[in-house]
Amino acid sequence: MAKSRQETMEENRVKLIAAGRKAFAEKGYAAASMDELTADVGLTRGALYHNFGDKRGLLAAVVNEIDGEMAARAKEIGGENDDAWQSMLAEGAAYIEMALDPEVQRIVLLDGPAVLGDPSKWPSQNSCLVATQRSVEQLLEKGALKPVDPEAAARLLSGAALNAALWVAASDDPKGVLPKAIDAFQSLASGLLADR
Amino acid sequence: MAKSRQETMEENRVKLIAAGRKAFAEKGYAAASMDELTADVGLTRGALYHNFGDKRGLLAAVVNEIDGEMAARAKEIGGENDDAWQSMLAEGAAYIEMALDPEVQRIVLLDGPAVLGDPSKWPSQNSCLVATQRSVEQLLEKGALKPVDPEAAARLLSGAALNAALWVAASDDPKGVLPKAIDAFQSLASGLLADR
DNA sequence: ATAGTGAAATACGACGCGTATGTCAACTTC
DNA sequence: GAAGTTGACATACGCGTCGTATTTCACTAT
Repeated sequence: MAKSRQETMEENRVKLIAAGRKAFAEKGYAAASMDELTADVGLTRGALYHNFGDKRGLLAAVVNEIDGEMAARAKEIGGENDDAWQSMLAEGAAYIEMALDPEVQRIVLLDGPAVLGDPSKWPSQNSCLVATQRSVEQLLEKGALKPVDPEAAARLLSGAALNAALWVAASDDPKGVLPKAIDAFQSLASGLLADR
Repeated sequence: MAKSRQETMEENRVKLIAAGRKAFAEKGYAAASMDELTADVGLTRGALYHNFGDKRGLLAAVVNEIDGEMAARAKEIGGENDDAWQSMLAEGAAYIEMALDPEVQRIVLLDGPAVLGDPSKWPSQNSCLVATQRSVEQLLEKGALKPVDPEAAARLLSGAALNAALWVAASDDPKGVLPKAIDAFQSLASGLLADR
């Protein structure tokens, strides 16, 4: 079965993204060598520049992939909950926990914004943001929240969550600090609830 | 008057930091050339590496300076308010507004964390964080807040604020969006208030 | 079967960082 | 006050990297 060109190209894209993910996570964007990275999967920079345009292009693809995985996982966790409000809190906590992964931190939280610019302008339209904005909008429709701008609320919530994760991960005692972060996050979030 | 060695060295440090601030703001950390930067103030890389060790060292110095200015301004604004709670809200809003400055964004919010790592580990111990943590602690003593970990609360608040600013600045209509962001921030923050 | 396409390899130029070495002015010590 | 010493800064170099221009060659379509 002579692999068609389309197939091999797709395989190569996958390989390169995987290699990029690994290299960016381990060395950081700046220190990741495209020569090494491509050689690791039996290719050269030629393939990379053909498929992704430049180094940033590869990072964008990697970020997109991780971001998608995070959104999917958050949705899954949120869905386990019946109450919409509890669901959103759970999603937030999930983001905090996911952001403890060094890979996520280095690539999505640190290098991503620095190299690609603000997440809301990413081509992939940061899935995480979109997802939490959806949740906020649903809660707004139910009248469960104070009148706030959904996009603003989503930005603030995700900003708080991801920043919390950065702090937890950098702390000396991550395991001990994590619950504090989640607790504080849920207190904060409750500020959005409508008074009754 | 033959300038003493100490004097000229101090002058050079100041010049280099100023040049770094400008170059990092305009081109971003990665694209800023140390050759250009130093030549702009009539020096060479020799001076830079002697004074700051490496490129990161200069960035750290620049970040430290800006961070200090921000904390000072926030304190000033917060102080205009009598009520401690209102004061903290004002500080938060001030951070959001300050972070609209492209210089602050590029250097402190994007490149800073990516190159130097998490702010809480910065040598200068991020003044902004320390300041808001202080505020939270004072409010806690008064019993105005739910029982939360002050450090966690501070991290979340500043994370939310700074992230909001990133969003506002990247939006198409910053002036129109800013009030929404501040509004949402104050709603969120109110989640920390003790129930009564 | 043959011409053509385009994915990937190879070769090249340029640039930037960091360091090792050199130099000269400012301080010190006798 | 003059020789010696320090140290701030300049200069020169090596190394690695990115991005592009050119080339190769397998696959496709007629």
